Amino acid sequence: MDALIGLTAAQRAAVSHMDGPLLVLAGPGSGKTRVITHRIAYLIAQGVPAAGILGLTFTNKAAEEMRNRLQGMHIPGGSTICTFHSLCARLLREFAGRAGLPAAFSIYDQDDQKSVLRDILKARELDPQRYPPARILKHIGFCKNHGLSPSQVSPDFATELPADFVAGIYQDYQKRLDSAGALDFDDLLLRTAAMLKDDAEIRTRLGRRYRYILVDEYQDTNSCQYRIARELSRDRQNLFVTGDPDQSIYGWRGADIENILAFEKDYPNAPVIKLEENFRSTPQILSLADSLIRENRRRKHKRLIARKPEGRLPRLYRYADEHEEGRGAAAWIRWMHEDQAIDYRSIAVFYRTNAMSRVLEESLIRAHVPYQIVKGLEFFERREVKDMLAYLRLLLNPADDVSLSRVINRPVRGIGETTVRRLVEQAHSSGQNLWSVLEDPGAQPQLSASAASHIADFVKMIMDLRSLLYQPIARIMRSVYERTGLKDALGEEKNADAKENVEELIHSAMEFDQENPASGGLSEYIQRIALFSDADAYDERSGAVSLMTLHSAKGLEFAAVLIVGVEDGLIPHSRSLEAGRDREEERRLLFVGITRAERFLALSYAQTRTWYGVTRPAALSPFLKNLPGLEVIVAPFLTGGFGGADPTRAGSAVGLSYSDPSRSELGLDSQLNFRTGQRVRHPSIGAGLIEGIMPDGEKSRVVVQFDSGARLTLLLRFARLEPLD
DNA sequence: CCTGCTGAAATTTTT
DNA sequence: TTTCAGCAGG
Repeated sequence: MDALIGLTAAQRAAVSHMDGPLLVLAGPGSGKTRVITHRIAYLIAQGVPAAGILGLTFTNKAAEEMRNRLQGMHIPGGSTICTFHSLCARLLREFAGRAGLPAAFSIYDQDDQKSVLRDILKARELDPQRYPPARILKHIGFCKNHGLSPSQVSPDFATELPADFVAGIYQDYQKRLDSAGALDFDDLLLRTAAMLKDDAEIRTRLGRRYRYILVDEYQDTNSCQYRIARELSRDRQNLFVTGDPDQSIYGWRGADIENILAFEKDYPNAPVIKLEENFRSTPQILSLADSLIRENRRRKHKRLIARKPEGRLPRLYRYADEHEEGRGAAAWIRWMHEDQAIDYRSIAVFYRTNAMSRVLEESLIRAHVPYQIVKGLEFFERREVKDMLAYLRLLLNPADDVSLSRVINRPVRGIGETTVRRLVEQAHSSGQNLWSVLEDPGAQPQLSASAASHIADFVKMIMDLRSLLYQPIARIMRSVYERTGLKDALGEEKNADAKENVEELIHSAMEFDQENPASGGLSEYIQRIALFSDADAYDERSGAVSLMTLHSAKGLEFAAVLIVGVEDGLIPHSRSLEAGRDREEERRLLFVGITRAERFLALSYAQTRTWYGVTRPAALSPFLKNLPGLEVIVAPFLTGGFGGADPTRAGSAVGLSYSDPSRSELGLDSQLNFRTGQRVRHPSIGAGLIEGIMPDGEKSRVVVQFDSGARLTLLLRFARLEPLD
């Protein structure tokens, strides 16, 4: 049996499991993805029709990878492999009538949600400063994730804002979404869960369709996703879940680690298979990961058994500030690439917050290191792209108030703020959406003649464009681009980028059409974009170093990994220590980062960090304090002020083991200029005396006794020493 | 009704 | 440092 070749006993047991529930507790690097794909192959080999298999993943990227692997194994396609959210979107469209939804519903992302809230605040004449939409959104999301309707909002949790206030806004918010025919991300899950619970016929039908269900990253499912998986598998009980409680990092988004911990309670007879062998990382990396995660109290112990050969000790670098950290990162990458022969594509840098990527970018550019930032949404956040998409959404669903408000006067067409405000007020007071008011001149409030005629033109334009909906997507886009005046408006701008972006968007639509000839057209294209995530942007074939957040790193692996900013306040993040939040989750986040590394691992922190103008002192993350198995390196040429302290004490290894490429032109000749007993000056440490030289070609080192008291061993090649006599 | 300027504020992680 | 809202002037 092909599907069982090359697997360990435990993996084989999981793969060859046929009917009934099964839990696979899979440590990092234990071949979890492999188990899932092989099990799908196995099921098909056993005669299960491919279409009867449903694989649910956390990101589109993971789904895509799984599909590719199956294709590579020559497994017939036809099974459904996607994220929870896209499954829900599909099912809700398929059964829109039964679920009480328009088939062309819009999907609102966070930005859209915020505009709805801003609108509500405006209508209530509340100051958005005092009631930040983002914070209200957090509360509404919390309610939704816990299955609370507006009337059920209790004062227990609404600590920052009064419960009845949140309840009121929540109610308005839901009303607006309803009248706009829109669902937010939470709604997608909620409505699907509700549909499966309440509509026995649909549940039975889907239960018959999806005979075997596999869920990846089960530790990150929230209560809705949990209910969806349960309901879908209710009749046959063929629910196969894999996950690792130690890698649960989405608690803040409503993920409930209990779902995986309680699986054995839900399915008392379900076998549990542990995958503890790690085929990814060196013993050194695993040992660090293990000593880190061991400190968590709320966990089930799981071993990490190394199956890879010995490697280097993970390193911890200390820098003076984030700029030096950035330079150090570039140098470390060059070291990996040039001395350790690691491809750029197999190197990654992780950070806690997206904002930290900027400094890194600067130094990578300077060092000529090719990189990709794994943040795909940026493109879709460009104003011109958003405008295009808003038009397209509006064509599909004219009730979509958020999209309509965005484009009604873009480019400017004489429908000003005052006009829009009057129209919006009219719509709200009559409980309609904006489009219905626009469409029906009789329903409109008092408007100037010019405003009224501009509106009539706009309505006609949208109607005309709507008649193109069945054309290829790229053609619809081009019509929108030209006929709405967006193209002309951009033409006048000096911003050539904007035009290129729109062209790129149109091009991507063309590709989508070619790759998915049988797709649901524009509607499916827009849906896919709405459910796109940052992590989906990772391109493993790019040949560049990958930069991403620790969260996006989940599920990936790299030969060499550098985690920057391992500081108190960042990891754990100070915002994560607010009431009710799980500090252990922050440790798991670091655990996830560390266990992505196959051969080389480095962590770094800076002693000061500047945030939007304010420089603050920083300290090493408490998670790393006193952890064994780390080689601590204070980069001396980068560290201005460590005074007389001798960093060689306390068991730390000191030395420069990497280069700053911007300075490597100093080259080998400079070695000849130095001798023992010579006075030298270091640009940041100051003057000192050479006590010894260890010739070793390019890796020659010098021992320098600095006047400040520090005695350091430096790689001559990079130390930028200047002879003083 | 539109544009451009100014000042202020805000910074976690994401389907 | 960047982004965004509010205001004044055309």
